[in-house]
Amino acid sequence: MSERKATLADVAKLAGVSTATVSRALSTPDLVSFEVRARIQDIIDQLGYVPNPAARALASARTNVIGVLIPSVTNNVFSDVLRGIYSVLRTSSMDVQLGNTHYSLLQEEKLLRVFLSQRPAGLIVTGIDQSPAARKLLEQASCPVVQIMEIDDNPIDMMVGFSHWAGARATAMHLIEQGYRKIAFLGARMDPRTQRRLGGFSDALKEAGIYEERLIVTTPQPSTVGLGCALFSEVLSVAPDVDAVFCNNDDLALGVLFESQRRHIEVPNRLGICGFNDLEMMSVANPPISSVRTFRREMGEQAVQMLLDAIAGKRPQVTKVDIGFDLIKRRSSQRLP
Amino acid sequence: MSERKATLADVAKLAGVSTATVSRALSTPDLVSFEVRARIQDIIDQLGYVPNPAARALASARTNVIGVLIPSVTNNVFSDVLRGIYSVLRTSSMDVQLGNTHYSLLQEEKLLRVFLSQRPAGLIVTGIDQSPAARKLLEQASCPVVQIMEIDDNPIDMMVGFSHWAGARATAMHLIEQGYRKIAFLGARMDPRTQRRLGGFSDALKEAGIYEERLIVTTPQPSTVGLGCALFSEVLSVAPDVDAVFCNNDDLALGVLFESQRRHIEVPNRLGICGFNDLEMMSVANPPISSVRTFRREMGEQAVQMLLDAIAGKRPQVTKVDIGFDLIKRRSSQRLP
DNA sequence: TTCTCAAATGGAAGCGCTTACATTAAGTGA
DNA sequence: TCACTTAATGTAAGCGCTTCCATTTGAGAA
Repeated sequence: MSERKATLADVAKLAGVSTATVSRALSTPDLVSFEVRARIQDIIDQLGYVPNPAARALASARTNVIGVLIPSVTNNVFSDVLRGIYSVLRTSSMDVQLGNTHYSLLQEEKLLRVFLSQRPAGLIVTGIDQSPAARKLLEQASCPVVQIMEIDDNPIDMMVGFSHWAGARATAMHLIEQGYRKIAFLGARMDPRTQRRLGGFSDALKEAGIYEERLIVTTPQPSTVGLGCALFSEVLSVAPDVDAVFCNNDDLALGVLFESQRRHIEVPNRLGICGFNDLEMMSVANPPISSVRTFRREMGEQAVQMLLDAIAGKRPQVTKVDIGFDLIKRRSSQRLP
Repeated sequence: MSERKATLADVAKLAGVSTATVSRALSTPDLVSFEVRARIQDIIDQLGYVPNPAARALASARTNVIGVLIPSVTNNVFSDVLRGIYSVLRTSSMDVQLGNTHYSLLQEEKLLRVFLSQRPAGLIVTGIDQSPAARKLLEQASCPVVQIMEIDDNPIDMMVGFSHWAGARATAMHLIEQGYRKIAFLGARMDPRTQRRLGGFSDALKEAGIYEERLIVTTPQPSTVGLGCALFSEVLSVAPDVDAVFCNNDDLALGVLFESQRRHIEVPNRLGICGFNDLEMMSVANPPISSVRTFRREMGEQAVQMLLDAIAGKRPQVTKVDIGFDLIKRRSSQRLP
């Protein structure tokens, strides 16, 4: 058991064939006759042979690794995406190599260089706001690339995402329809996606002529439920007349709900609340909280599928997928009877 | 730019030294004279040379990869651990290779084989309940191994974790002290750690002579806030006289709180609630929810540190770390004045 | 029968590094 | 001064695969 690991050469010797044949039996089975293939498989099982990925990568100048660059491992949003990625990749022989950019373009660029040096089979990157250098690296990459989470008209290669602007805009319009007029925006972290949500929100309010600067409250801190409480308190002190809050994500929204409960502010009549992402808990909160459902897992799945197709040479696929969103209207924002 | 990637040989030629010297300049700098080292570094920068990890791994028969096996990427608990792992690893030259076991021992074993075939520099595995085959593989592994999340007296190599039994027991005792007598246990997923929490809970209640089978409600489903609502409803229908709930984790606890709010069950007087893990939102819920704080991030950090030390040859370190837990008593379980 | 072609296999040259061993130059103590 | 370290570098043999070229064989075509 603790002997030297079996090599392809060992398999070849025992099977009475050349290493070339064993290699082919593994990677291009139809080039090897049935009997020889069976014999080789027997020996492999018997020896418990596992190919050495480093040797394979070195010899073939490619890997079976898909690099994934996300800004955070703890954010629910990205862990859902990851789950989608893993679920599809499990059925293929690809590995994933995770890179955590910590919301830093510099870090992303650095990781990109590391990843590219390994000649990955494919790359998944988050968002559309890469640094110019990173973008150049990606454009010149010798592997397919999928940008996820967002879409625009300028893909590096492929993309699957949705419009955060439209999601926020739809939500704001819903609040307006419900008769809310003093609508605040609560945003944390303020990454590019958050910024675009703020854009959609502002545009909707401006169209309706009810945009007020003082109702926009943001912070660079990462968002938490507690931060939702704090930001909402801030809004209340600045603008006691606020009658609805659009939260950049569900953690904040839950915080607002908790804070409202504490202050005996009645939701949704006195205060409307909307979140973003539609985490599971939104539907069972009390009252249930409206939110923009996003298809995080699906984005991960699709991204990988596009990558696998591209790697397999099926190029003519669609290269840009708007996966959409779904505004889920729940009691927290239903003021009309 | 899109030319062939620079190799170590290119660097060597330009620097006017042998490849061996360049290699040494990279991995054992103190074996190379200062001037030569500087010259090499210049060329490297100039060329944008990045070593080929596959070649390195093949030639040296080792990698700079730390394999991490966790049961789930979406569970907050593990993403916090991951964050700890990444934060320490960022300062070293190691990479992490994530494996998602999906709470399956078989899957874990399979991934282990894959990982071990890559001769990782170190391995982090979750829990102490590996399959016999997996355990054997780990014992014979030629790299250091850290088990995280739990501790016992039978480590494979090193371990950092805490006693789930003790955490649950302490919580149950706290509820008893507060005068609760009909205390239910809500558990989802029922992985080994959950099982041990149930053990600690049961032991405490039995000691107090108030253990009741009917108050134990579990399900194999993954836990969610909604499931917390559902399980609590189930408890209520079976045992309307329940006066406290120990939830196996915070999602369930939040669900119980929401459900209580809906049913106008007063927390904590009519019903005490405790969770497990102390997610951030527990402290700002309404009322704030008691929970067992666990040091997830710290476990990840420590595990990596132990690994790095072991890899660096610093063996004499402690091999088993009880990182403890902290029962945070909040209003949701404070019935006494 | 001879030619051609496809299928199946083998030979062997790397892929880009690391590292044991050899070599050289420069001390060092007696 | 000389045998003997020690430091700094070079030489070259791999690591375990893949893959480009043969080579062989057995058909079918002409």
